[in-house]
Amino acid sequence: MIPFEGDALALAPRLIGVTLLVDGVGGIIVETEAYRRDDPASHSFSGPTPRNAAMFGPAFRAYVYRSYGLHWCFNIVAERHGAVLIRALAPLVGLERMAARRGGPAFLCAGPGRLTQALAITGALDGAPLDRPPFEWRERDGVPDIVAGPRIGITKAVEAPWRFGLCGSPFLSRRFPGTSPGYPRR
DNA sequence: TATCCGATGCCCT
DNA sequence: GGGCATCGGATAC
Repeated sequence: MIPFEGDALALAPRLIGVTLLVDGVGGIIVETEAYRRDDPASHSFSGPTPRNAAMFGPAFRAYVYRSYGLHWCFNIVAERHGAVLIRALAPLVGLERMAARRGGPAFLCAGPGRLTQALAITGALDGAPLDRPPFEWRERDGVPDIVAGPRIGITKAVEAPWRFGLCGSPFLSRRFPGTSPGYPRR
């Protein structure tokens, strides 16, 4: 059962603290980004195409696309043709399988490309429903402290503070501006 | 700590 | 043919 709802901007912070498992491997979501339909940085901005078809289908399915030719990125399709990019997890279950897939124990899920590698998410899951295997969800226990800041790696709408993170987590892909330094960048 | 750069595939104009 | 919602290694300081 999927414990969430809403459009991309509501869903992105709502997912922080929720546990995601894929085929029994995963952890606690600590970093997300929201991409809305009318957002120049969103793949859905210019309308439906073969690549972004999942974003124009039912909400709460996967949108998986290839990034820079070699990485996969995993999104949750939200209501109103938006999506939430899952950027980092606090690894919790299946650490050895993640390390084997990653080629080492470091930075298992700190970044969208590393996360899909650790969880074995590929384009084969593009459009897949999230309320059945291999996906499994566990609701968070209360509302965590959440920080927000600009999104990473985009060239349009760079100022919108639609990146969300679990405050103080050492598993973020990068630290948030204005927070204390010391988090691993890579 | 910050910046640069190459690898690499494919979508979209 | 241009442009990426990235990563990891190298370089300079």
